[in-house]
Amino acid sequence: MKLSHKLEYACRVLAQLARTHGQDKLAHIDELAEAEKIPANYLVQILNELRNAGLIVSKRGKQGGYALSRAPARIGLSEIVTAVDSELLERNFEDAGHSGKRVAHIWCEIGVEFEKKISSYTLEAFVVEDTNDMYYI
Amino acid sequence: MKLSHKLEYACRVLAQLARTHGQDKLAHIDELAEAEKIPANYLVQILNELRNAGLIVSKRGKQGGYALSRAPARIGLSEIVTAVDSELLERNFEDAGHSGKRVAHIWCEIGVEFEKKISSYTLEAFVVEDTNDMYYI
DNA sequence: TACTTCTTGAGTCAAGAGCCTAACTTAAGA
DNA sequence: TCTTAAGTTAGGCTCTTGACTCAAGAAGTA
Repeated sequence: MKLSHKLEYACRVLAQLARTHGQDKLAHIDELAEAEKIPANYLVQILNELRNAGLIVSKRGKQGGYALSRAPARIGLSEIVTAVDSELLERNFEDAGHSGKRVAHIWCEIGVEFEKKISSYTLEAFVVEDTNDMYYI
Repeated sequence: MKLSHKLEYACRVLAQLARTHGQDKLAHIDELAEAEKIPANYLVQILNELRNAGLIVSKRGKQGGYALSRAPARIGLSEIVTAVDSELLERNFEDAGHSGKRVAHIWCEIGVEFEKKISSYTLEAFVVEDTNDMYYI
């Protein structure tokens, strides 16, 4: 399962926004790009798509910036995927040849399971402190 | 979840080979291409990869052709995927920026589940007569 | 030998991902 | 009101990759 850079970037930048959620300070593009190592010019496009999808809000002018539109726990991972790379959740299989129908059916089953798994996460999962990692030592 | 044409073709052509498995007649490229509506010149490459992966066997010359190397029930779907589009089972997520590690971890969990689901099928599933469809009427 | 079928490697083509540039709009604050 | 710091938008560039296509070659059979 290979992800597009765009989707990885979107997850990371949203996780970063989730960290400062609740504070009334807005995050700037440059800060976000730096914090998550994302090309700033590309990040602009991604933030646009996230805003159009209603996941984040933005403000222009001095003291402008970006913030989540709601609490991390209320932003589903499937919403993020749909916003920037909806292809990942599509299930369009060609029904051609003798075996087309049957093959498409099986892959649909797999796709449904895949979507279920993705839908089980929210943005909160990306920001929880992973205490388990502390016990490594 | 979008599949490459190559993987869809591979599933279909293997399903077709599975149907005639047990008979001692070998299938020709042109027949397979026609039966499953796959460009013959492209199918050649796919069959090559399937042969290199040990899923099918081939014979040259007159009365040459292709057949499965073993029973459909013993050919796993994950083997098929690995043979023609192994990227689909890879889990290489970039660990960059503040959130890279956590994001990669979540997607790894999803990927593991995805692979499990795929591993639960064998080629037999692609060839079973779907009697349920009969009750639609 | 002649014919058939698979084998191999190279070449083409269009689409898309990823990224950049530049002009534009909005808002805060001196 | 003027300046400046932000976000907004449209367009274009480049490189990779998927999806084929083609043609010469090798191997087996009659």
